[in-house]
Formats: sequence, structure tokens, C-alpha cells
Amino acid sequence: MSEERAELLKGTLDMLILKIAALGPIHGYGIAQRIQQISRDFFQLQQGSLYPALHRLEDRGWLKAEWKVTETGREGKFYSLTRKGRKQLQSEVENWKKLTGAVALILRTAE
Amino acid sequence: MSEERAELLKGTLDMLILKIAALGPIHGYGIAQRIQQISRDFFQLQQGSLYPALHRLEDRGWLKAEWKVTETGREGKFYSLTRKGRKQLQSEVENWKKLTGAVALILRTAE
DNA sequence: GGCGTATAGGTAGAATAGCGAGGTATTATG
DNA sequence: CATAATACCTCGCTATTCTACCTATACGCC
Repeated sequence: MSEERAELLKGTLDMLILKIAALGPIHGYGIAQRIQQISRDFFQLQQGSLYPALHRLEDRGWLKAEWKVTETGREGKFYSLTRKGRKQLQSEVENWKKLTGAVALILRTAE
Repeated sequence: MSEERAELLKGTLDMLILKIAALGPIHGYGIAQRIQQISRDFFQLQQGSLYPALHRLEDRGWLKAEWKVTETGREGKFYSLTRKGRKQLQSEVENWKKLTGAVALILRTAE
């Protein structure tokens, strides 16, 4: 019954991954670490969510991947945004702002 | 290919319904209308989402329902928050703030 | 040398949410 | 009398996320 569950990300995952990848080529494992660090441990991205998401984004033509060697000397799949991915990120951010704005309107409603 | 799709609510639906119901007993159809109005048409709650959600919230003991007659003279199922529902709403709002805060941190990250 | 941990990749199956499409019935309006 | 709006509902599909697994390599430590 201990409620220490790892906080989940409701549909924002794609946007967050695209945003991190937009900062420069980065491998999957690194994306998860970055998201966790920047969010101050709020988001704890599971590998079972991470990798399927990366493949999904690649399939949709928003990310492209390239195998390279990391600083730590192992093989890693480095992802970067395509032009389509950059557009997608823009539109997702825009929609996110509208959505949070709409939610705020409702939450602000007084009794 | 016209992109006039009805905007969706990513996991915020329960919170929004609870919030509207917290304003006073209201029937399902009215909840959908209110959400749409207050959000300035951003959220267009479909009935196929609405009613299953209401039943879900009732099953979990967050809403209680009562049949009454509406102002327009028909039968309607009026929902109001239980004590548990009030707690749930509080915690969902709190979590929502944390989540949007965490997302903001990541989106704010400069190139 | 051997062991554990962190790093790096992945899959499979289950649960869940939301949506589209369909249905019923009543009241109001032209 | 037909249509729109109100009010309730269900079924089946899809997409997303999670849990639980699996593999392999590099590094530090005993």
C-alpha cells in the first residue's frame, strides 16, 4: 500500500523526448537521464516506455538515429530531430500551452 | 484531411469532472457543457468519454449520483462529490501543478 | 580473476483511457 | 410531423504506458 510509485507522464512523453533531442544528438539512455535530472526527479522515465517511444517517433519521421560511440566508450544510438520533428515539437508545445491554459480556466472557476 | 479534430484531454478528464461536480450537483450532460463553455470550446467532451468516466468515478467512490428532474423538465442523474472525491480532487490538482511545473522546467531548457 | 553496478539496447503482455459509432427516449420548435 | 436538442447509455478499437523480463559491455573493487 505504500504510495511511492514512479510519477507518470500523461501523453507528454513525445514532446519531452523531442525537446531533449532538439538540444543536440543524444542517445536513448541519456534522454531518460536528462528528463529525470531537469525535472528534478519528478519524471522517472522507464525503459519500457522510453524505447518504444523512440521507435515510434523514428517511425513517424520525427527522429533520426545513428550509431556512435558514447563518451564512456560504448555503442549508443544517437537521436536527433528531423525537420518534420522540429515542426512537430513546435505544434505539440503550442497545443500543450493551450491545454494547460484551458485546464487553468476550469481549475480557477470559483465555488 | 481537414484538421478540425475535437481537442482531447490527456488524463485530465477525471480532475476536470471532479472540479465541475465540486461546484454543486450537476448532471452528466451538463458537466460536458460546462467544461466546453469554461474552456472556451477547447475541450469538447464526447459522450463516449463522458459516461464511462462518470461511472468510473462513481465506482471509485469519488462521486455519488441521484436521479432528479432538470430545469428543462427531464430526468437527469445529478452527481456530487463525496468526501473521498474532495480529497481526490485536491490531490489531483496538486499533482497536476507538479506535473506542469516539471514540464515547464524541461520546455524552458535553452538550446 | 571474479563480482556487482551502471550503462546501453531491447521485447512482450497487461492495463487503461479516450474516442467513434452506434443505440434509446423525451421535450421543444418550426 | 419532422427535426434538433437534451439526457442517458454501451461496444469495440486504438494508442499509450507500465511491469517485467532479456542481452551485453565497461568499470571499479575485493
